[in-house]
Amino acid sequence: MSPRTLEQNLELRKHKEELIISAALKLFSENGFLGTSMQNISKEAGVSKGNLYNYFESKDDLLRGVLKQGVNEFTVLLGSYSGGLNNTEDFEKAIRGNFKLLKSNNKYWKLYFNILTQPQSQLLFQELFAPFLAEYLRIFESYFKVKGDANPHVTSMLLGSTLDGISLGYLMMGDLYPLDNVLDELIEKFK
Amino acid sequence: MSPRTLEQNLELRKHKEELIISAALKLFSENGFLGTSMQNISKEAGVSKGNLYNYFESKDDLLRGVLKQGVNEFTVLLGSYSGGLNNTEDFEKAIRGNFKLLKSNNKYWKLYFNILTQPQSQLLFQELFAPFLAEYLRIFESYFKVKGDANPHVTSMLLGSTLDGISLGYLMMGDLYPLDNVLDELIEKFK
Amino acid sequence: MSPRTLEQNLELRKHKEELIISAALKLFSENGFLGTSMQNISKEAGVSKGNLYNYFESKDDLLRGVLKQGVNEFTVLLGSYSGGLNNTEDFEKAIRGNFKLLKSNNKYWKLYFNILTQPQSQLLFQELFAPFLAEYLRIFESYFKVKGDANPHVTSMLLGSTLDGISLGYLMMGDLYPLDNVLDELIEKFK
Amino acid sequence: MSPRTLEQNLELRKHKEELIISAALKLFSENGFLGTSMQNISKEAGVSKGNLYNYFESKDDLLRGVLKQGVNEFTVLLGSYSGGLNNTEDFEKAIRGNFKLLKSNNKYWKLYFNILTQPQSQLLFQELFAPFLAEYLRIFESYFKVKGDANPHVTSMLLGSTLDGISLGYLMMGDLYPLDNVLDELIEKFK
DNA sequence: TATGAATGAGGTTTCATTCAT
DNA sequence: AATGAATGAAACCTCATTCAT
Repeated sequence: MSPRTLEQNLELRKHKEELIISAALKLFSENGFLGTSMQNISKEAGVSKGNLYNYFESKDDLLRGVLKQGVNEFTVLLGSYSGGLNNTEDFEKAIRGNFKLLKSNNKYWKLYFNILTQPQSQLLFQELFAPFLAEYLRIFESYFKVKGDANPHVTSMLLGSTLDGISLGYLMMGDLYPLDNVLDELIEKFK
Repeated sequence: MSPRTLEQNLELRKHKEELIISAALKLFSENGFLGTSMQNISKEAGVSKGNLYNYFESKDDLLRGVLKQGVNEFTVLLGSYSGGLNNTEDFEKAIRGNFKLLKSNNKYWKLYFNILTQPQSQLLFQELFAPFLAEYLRIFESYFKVKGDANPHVTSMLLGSTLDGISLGYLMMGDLYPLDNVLDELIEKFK
Repeated sequence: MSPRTLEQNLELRKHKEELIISAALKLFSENGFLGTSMQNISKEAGVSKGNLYNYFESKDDLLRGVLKQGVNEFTVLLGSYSGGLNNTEDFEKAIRGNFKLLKSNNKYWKLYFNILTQPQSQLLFQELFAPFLAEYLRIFESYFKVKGDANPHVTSMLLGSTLDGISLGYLMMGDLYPLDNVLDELIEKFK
Repeated sequence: MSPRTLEQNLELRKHKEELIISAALKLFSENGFLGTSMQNISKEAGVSKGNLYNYFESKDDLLRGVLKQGVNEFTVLLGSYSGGLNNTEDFEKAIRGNFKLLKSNNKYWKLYFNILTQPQSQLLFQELFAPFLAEYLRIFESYFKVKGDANPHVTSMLLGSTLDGISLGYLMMGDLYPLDNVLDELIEKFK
């Protein structure tokens, strides 16, 4: 038997890890973190219960894995604003891009809010998301400052909260939520 | 010799029920609904586990009891706007009143968001809160319509979501959140 | 306030006792002894849970009370044969009378078999029913002896078991069981 | 290093399943279904409580498992009569074979009657036993028809009930019940 | 790496019985 | 005699995790 090369092994490992993460994300978003058992995940992923623990130390660790992966996408989004928002057009694009992400990874953001409002996982939340949220706000703050806003920090907080609220509404109500119209109005008010 | 009078019993029941609800609210808000056991609640309330079930049929029923009580407060708030918001002052008062409530019953609203984002309890959420939220939005919509807003429905949705987002932010961050400044800005933008 | 006389009190007590017994019989027969809670009984009887224990020391004691009452009816039946079965007609009457009783107190006999086949209550069963069953068999044995049967004891055991089996079948199947025809055949075979 | 082979696992599973079923049968027959706890069974089987649920979904499911296994034996018995009962000798053998089974699996048949008279489990009973009982009766009915009996259906019902009654008597009284003599007499009367 | 049997703590709920009044 | 709140043990079941292989 020719042993697999190290590379192949890493490849395989990564692939299965993604499989597990994707199964976990699906179930976490559908049933919440506490409402999902390792059993459920192992079945959904087609991986044995025992083997799950070769990839993630614990259920919490798996949650962390799931959340981290989504953070990456967010990082990419943030990266695209690294030059700052230099005009109304940039601002609008940033806002709309934010919700494109939300739509494309609906499950992830449902989980995000589920975790955010779960008192036990607030440390994890801080650790994983706080830096990005801070950066996000800073970008908007800088935009408002350039625009001559009297209190750019507060305005960016308000905008951030508004984005949270809209996200939450859209995630909970689905297409009953008039997302596009609300975004138009939002942009009108903040641009 | 003689049994407790009906009155005494009702008194006793009401008092103990409030005790249990208050203990449950505390723990639910601190640890989430799923993170709180009936055991925990019984200890916190100083009531035996078995007796809990003389007051509430199930853990779900207890949750419902906890949530209902808070709904009442909300109803009172809504009642105070029954005449509609007739000018900027009314509008501002409504917004600020909303957050006065939030501050005074912090624990309740933490639980509210915990439940809202818990996939399993969405039916319960709809049943208990949907009517009030609809009424709330209607009041704002009517205010915006009078003001001549081109799209009062969308504006009220945007406002509602913004209020949600601010509430969430404030509940999660506590006094780190610059609530008053954000509200000033919000009122400025929507009034 | 004129106090109730002793007699009136006894009357009242007896009446309520019967009320409880009747409620218990209904529920025991419908749900089995173990499948019925004291709570259920108290509700069905319209008597408070605590008060139940003023009439019966325990659930087991209540069961005993229920069973005893039915035994009385049986005693009456047996009494009518005290002169022995002196001819085929008497024999036939005895058999048919047995099932008249069964029909008229269907619930009781369902409970009877429920208890009989419940390993835990076998002592109780022995205590309450064994004497009557022995007497019953003796009456039949004597009938068969007079008739010249070679082994009257065994024949009466066979008959007794047959009656049990038919009773069981009828109680379980209800009117789907061709009781009358089966009895005709039975009498034909044993008379 | 390597996981147990599929075969090993099946072996293990089958063995343990039998162990559990056997422990459950013992306790069910000794204490009744409702009088036996999963705890009890797990101790008797030397298996952890949790593991029980890897083999049977619920206590009801375990009961079903226990009952099914005995049904198999019964099927074998029925199979041996598939050619019908063609003469008195066959008939006698069938009757006696029936009780050989009863003796050899005493515990099972105690449980059988316990279940039969438990109002809650009557659906299960119907599902598991009705087909076999019907088949059983059909075989006897056909025997009586050939013999020229005027009402073979009723006679087979009577016989069936008689067998039930004798079984019950024997199971309750043990060796105090003169089984062999009663069977002789029964055969004499029905052959 | 992979399997799934095994564990044991802990979850919700029920229930016979007692107690205060 | 009467009420129904209160208790605490025990029931069924779930679950994260570990273990044998």
